[in-house]
Amino acid sequence: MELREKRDESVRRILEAAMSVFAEEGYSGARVDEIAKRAGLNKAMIYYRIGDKLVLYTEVIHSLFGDIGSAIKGNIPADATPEEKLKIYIRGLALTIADHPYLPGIMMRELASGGGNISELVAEDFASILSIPANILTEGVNKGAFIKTNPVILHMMVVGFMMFFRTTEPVRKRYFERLPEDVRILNEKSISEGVNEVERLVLRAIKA
Amino acid sequence: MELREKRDESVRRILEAAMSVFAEEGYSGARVDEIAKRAGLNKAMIYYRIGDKLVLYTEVIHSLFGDIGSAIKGNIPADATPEEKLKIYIRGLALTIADHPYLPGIMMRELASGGGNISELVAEDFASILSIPANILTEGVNKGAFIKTNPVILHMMVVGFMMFFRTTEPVRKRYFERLPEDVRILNEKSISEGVNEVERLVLRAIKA
DNA sequence: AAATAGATTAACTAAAAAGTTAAATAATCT
DNA sequence: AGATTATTTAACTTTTTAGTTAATCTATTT
Repeated sequence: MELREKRDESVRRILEAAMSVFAEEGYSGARVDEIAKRAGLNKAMIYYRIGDKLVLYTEVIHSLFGDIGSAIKGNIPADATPEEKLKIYIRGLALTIADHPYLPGIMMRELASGGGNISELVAEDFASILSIPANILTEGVNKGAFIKTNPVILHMMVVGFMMFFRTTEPVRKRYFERLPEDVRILNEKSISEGVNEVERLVLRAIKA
Repeated sequence: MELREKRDESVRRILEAAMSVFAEEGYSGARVDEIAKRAGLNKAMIYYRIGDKLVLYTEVIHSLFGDIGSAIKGNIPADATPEEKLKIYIRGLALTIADHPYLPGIMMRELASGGGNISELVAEDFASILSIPANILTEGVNKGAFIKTNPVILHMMVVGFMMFFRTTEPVRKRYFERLPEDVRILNEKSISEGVNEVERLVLRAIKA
């Protein structure tokens, strides 16, 4: 194999392994040896190519949040109605979370620890994501389609649901039998059906 | 001081210190020495009175989730309308979270790691909490007040908002200037104003 | 007040995990 | 093909942290 290919391949594998381990165990819980093992490489490679554990973690966080904001924004056509835009935004969030299985775990842990590792850059991504529902709601209010609503609350309700739905899955599965009827039914459904319902509820909530 | 008092006081201080450290750092990130330091006691006291790190953690988790379910349930008068009941339920959740500042951090981390430390007992508490909105919604549908809605989705949207609102606070504060106008306004407001809005949105969403 | 039992600690050990180094292997260049 | 440069590893050191122990201090009992 070519040298550059080898190097890039190694870096890719380290970052991927690191992401999975950090998502499962958190920063302190993650073992550098375990990351190396999953990457199929010697531990020294991590220090040689990336740096120490903290640098590696920062790298992983950055690569995870870096491209999310733009991805969601891109999907919304300018000429759509506010309702359509809001639907696309909700769907975009759901798709992003589906595409990045490690996102909820890492994000929830990051927030739990006060977001100390969230860089300037990532903060900008967050602000950029928040501006999407903010703009849609403003447009909707101006066109008389929506009532005045705080976009952050809406955003947090939607994202909150998605994160909780995903991360409670193991617990819901484990204690299946004792769950109320409604929960059991939802348990069998996919997240996309849940998202449909969220979409419906949100639109009912804010329609003028 | 009396011997029994001394013992109880030590245990109390250990548990309190442990909760704060576990909330801030997570299980693996928490240092037993740090817990002892915050408790103002020697580390050996922890092993003498409680047990090893995992026993201590389990104890903390249990004491945290143990009495929450019943606390919320207790507040809802049987003769209230479904709308009133739903409001009380949302308020009850908000109050609980306000009363237990370490709850969001610990819960989010627990979920992020697959809830491996959530005991049978705590799972029962969760199921019991979920049954509250489930019953209210059913009653509301039967009385023609609400449309048919999945209670888990509703619950997760509400709880999701509250947890995110609390845990994103440091990040929101830190990057204050770059936030969109709406977010900045909300930032200055208290959580209770956020809860009001959530209440309003939820009721609009499900009203028949 | 002397003896006893329980609370508390300082100092220790053992284990685990992060991080380093020098040597080996593989690709690239002349 | 041989010299050179980059990748990769096995084996090591250092640091951190959980957990223990034996001694000390303090309240209680006789």
